Amino acid sequence: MKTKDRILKTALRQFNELGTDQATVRSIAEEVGISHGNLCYHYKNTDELIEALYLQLVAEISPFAESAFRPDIDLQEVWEQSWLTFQLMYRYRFLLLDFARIIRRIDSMRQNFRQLMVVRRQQFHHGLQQLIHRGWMEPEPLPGQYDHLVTQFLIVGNHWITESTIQFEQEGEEVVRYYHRAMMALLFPYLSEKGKQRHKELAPDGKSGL
Amino acid sequence: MKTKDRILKTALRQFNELGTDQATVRSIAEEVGISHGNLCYHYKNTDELIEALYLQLVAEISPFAESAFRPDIDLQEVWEQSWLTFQLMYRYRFLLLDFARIIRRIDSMRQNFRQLMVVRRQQFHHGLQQLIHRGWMEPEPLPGQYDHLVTQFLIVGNHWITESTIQFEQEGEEVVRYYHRAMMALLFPYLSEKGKQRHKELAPDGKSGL
DNA sequence: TTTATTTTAGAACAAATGTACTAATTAATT
DNA sequence: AATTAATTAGTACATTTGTTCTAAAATAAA
Repeated sequence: MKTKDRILKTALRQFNELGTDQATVRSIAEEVGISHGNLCYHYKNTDELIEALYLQLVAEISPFAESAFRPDIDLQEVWEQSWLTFQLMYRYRFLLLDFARIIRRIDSMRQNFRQLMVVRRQQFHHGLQQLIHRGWMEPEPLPGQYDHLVTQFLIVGNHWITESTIQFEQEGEEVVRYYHRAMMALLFPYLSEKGKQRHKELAPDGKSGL
Repeated sequence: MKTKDRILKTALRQFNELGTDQATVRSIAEEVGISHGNLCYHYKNTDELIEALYLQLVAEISPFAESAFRPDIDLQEVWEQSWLTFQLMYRYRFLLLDFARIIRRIDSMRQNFRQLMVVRRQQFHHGLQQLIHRGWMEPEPLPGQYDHLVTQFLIVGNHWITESTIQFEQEGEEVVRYYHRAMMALLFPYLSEKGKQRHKELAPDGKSGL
């Protein structure tokens, strides 16, 4: 495995476990087993590491997001794609944990992310239109309501990880599932009868709490 | 004005404008016009300043939250109380901006906040019950759905400020109103006819975007 | 083999920051 | 007035962290 990859892998681990404050070029270099001078040769500082990992995440996540444009979109597919997205985000959870601070600091990331969000909004809206067209969802009950819905999706999608850490000590897949369900529940009241039926199959009740 | 109060006031301003990273005991002391040695006599470090401001916010916000227990609760009141809460949070926005990192660092705040959230959840649930009882909302359409709704409320309520900074350059009341509407829209699909009527009065359409 | 390029280790430096300490000054109390 | 307590300014120190630099070692190219 190339040095650059070993560095990224270790950086991801330390960022997730220690946070971007505690993990330093020195601590990462030590774990990789190289000098910090060497690490700085590959990545000048922690910000460059963060940005590299951010680009990795975006690259991995894009295919899922684009599935919203599939013409034969199915509610189950939406469910599964978003579930995979949640799991992926969890692997890069340090990024979403103090995203605001990172974004404030790193200009290139801020610009990149804001552009991405414009696209993501469109994808959400388009996905909703598709679901309506396929009879999974009812049309908008009030002008602007689906725009709010997209905003709600974005907030929950961007911040569920942060919320989980400020709420619970717990970690792991249980937590991911809990918040994924909470997000999918945003959709429920707008589903058609057919959609509600499918929703109930996908989210069998029982342990909905944590 | 007492020195301690002058310090807190300036600290709040600098935290909001520069972030908790850039604002230091020295920079705050300088603006107040005292030595940083003196500031450390009152507040040992920035964490103590942060905690003091946090307790201030909690104290100011509690009355609003408790209005959920008023027996004659009205939808309009919910709207107005939450609006005041949003404005208050915005005045302490630095806190909510990197809450996760602060909470991770300061034990006492973490414990305090988690207890608070348990109470807040109960208040939300109780408020929903009241709204149903008063005929503003329909009963739960699916077991666990209102629990998800509370989770959604908490996420949007805790993270709308962070979301606003990663999305937009803009600041000010416009943004606060935008996200307040997005949060209140969470309620809409569960309202009774009477409730929906009132909701439309409270949120006249027009410029729902930003 | 020789030469050039890339990679690595380690030292050194500068800046920032929390923290502690001393002494002076002010305010309060007896 | 005398004494005690509270407040303030200023200095100094230790630590951390990013950053730079040099020289050695490894690798690739000629």
